[in-house]
Amino acid sequence: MKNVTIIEIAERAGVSMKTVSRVLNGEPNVRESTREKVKKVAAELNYQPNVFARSLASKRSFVVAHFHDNPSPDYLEKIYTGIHQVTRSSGYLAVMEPLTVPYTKSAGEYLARFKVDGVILSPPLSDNTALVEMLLERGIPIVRISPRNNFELSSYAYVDDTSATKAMTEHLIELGHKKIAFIAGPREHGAARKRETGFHQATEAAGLNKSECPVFQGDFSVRSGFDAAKAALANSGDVTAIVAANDDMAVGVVMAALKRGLDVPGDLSVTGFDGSRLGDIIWPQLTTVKQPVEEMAAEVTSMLLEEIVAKEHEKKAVKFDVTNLIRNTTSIVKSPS
Amino acid sequence: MKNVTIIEIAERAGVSMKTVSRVLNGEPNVRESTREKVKKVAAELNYQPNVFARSLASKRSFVVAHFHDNPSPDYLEKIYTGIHQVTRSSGYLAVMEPLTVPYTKSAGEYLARFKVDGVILSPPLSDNTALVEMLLERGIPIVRISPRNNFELSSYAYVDDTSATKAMTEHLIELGHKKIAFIAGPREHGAARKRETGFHQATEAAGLNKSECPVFQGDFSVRSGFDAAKAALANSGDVTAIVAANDDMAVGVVMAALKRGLDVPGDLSVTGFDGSRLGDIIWPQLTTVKQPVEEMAAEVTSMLLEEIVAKEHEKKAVKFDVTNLIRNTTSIVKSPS
DNA sequence: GCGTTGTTTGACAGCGCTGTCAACAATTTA
DNA sequence: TAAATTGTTGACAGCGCTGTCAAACAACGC
Repeated sequence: MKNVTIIEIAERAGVSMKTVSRVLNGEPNVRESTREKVKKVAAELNYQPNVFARSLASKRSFVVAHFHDNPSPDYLEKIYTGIHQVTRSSGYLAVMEPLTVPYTKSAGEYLARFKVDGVILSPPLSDNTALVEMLLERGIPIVRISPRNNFELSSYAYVDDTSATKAMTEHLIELGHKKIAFIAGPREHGAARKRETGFHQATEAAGLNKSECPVFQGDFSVRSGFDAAKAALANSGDVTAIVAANDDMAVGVVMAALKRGLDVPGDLSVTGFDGSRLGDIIWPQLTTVKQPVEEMAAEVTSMLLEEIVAKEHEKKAVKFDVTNLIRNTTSIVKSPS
Repeated sequence: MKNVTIIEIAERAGVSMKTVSRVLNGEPNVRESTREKVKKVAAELNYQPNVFARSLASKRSFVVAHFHDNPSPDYLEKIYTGIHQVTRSSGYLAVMEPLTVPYTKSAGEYLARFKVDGVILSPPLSDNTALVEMLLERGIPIVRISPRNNFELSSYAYVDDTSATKAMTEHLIELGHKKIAFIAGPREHGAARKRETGFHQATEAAGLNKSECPVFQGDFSVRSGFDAAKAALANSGDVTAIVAANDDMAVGVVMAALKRGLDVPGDLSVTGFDGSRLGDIIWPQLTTVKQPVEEMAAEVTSMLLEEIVAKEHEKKAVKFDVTNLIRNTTSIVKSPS
């Protein structure tokens, strides 16, 4: 399993190492005939570059890291799949790194050990200004998924959380619901706040009684949705629908309702946000807003690799469309008994 | 952010580069006083080794990969956490790599690109003889989680799937169940077959009627559990309990029962295997066999790093105990109506 | 024809570290 | 005390690649 080196390719092709290097890295200023000859020899020899030598000499690592602090394996898995699609075909290595609080310290320790060429940030880290600035100061290119602040600092992919939630809430209103509770996500999670805004926009536009549309605090975990739903159903026994700021919490709501002996959607309609695997799995299947998470992750990864290569700085924002997945946890409101 | 090099440490400590290198790598044959002096200087300078230079010179990569092909993000996440605990504190980088069929080809392509010092295999890859042999032939140390064949080929961690499933089935029998269906996992998954064996052992020992204890085929996915349960409940309308070979399928069973209007556990008792997050989440909470997945992953990772360093070949097998988590999907059998 | 530009190429150093091997110091043995 | 053994150290080459810079070459205008 002796490895082929650039030297051998150079000898066989009758050129210098440097020219081989140029061809292999797609650099300009190589005559087309030379380029093809080198490529042919490299292919014949089944050449694989030595990433360490390359990294040592070029000071690039060919590694991109995804920093996250997300409690949902489903979400992570989708992000990883998206990142992976892109890195795999580009010769980059993708590494997933869970960060712990304090994030800047955790990230700093990691970066001290392992050089990375770029970093992908997903919520809630996308909105962590300290972390973003720290990475930028170190000169590490970053891209973000669904950031909600400091938009100018990096390229990013996003969906319109506000209008998506508004549309979903309107769907419930159309079904006749008038007393709708909202379960909010973490305060520091920008997208979560947008979703709350969308909820309020819809209920206000419909002229619903504000006190009959209470908001409960959750933290995006299934458990917090479960607990919030318990509170919502106890304190406001007459809510007929609950909008949760993400799927995990919505699943918690469904479980709480089932435990309470309520029929879903007969007695209580529930909606989520994300389009996570969990919402597919449970019965009844969750009505939710499906985000194209994989596609978003793939897109930001592409942008990141471009930025790494180009060293340029025109930040891009790519908007993705969501799909309202109307499934089995929503139905017309029961006529008041 | 100028990086400190070994040269600077050598100068300040008044020794050669090589001696610094020896100290930093914990090699023997350095006088204790010299060792301490070097360590002190390195700490003062906050030295961080350049992994690429080190890898280039030593032909080690300080990367371990976890190859997997597991449909369950929950399981993966636990494995990653366990691996990570160990690698993080050892200066190694852990990379998760999903393999696709054919595995040996997929793995081969990966290894051609990225050198790894060792590989961790989890089910069902643990049982893939071709893959295991390919890695071994390339001289890559491997460790496995829950392998069911070729035990002598690597160190591994395992639980006793047979007796765990037997015990869980006995629990149902004690509750009075006599007509119990089993939903089997993939045929190529060794542990899944052991679980089926445990099921049969329990039902036979209790003298249950074999034809009333049918086996249905699943593939470890929630969906397959759902489908198998539909078949089980339709074909053998009188089964009062279902033992699933993993949690995801058990959740599918619960969902199928709910959809059918059955009460769980009132009309149907269900048990799983794994102790996955999904089983915690749903209501009723799943009665299951909890495997210490994180601990197992951490243990095999430690063994792997030892093997990498020591280059020795005494294979170890570490057995882990399972816990029978009796929760809310099992209850005494309904008296026949 | 000659200078001027632009394009293509290669010689060479060196990225930061470790392996090899030889030199030397300390210790044990005869 | 000399010889043999063991422990400690450093000089040096080189891992496989890329950056720098200068040389060679081609194309063009006057």
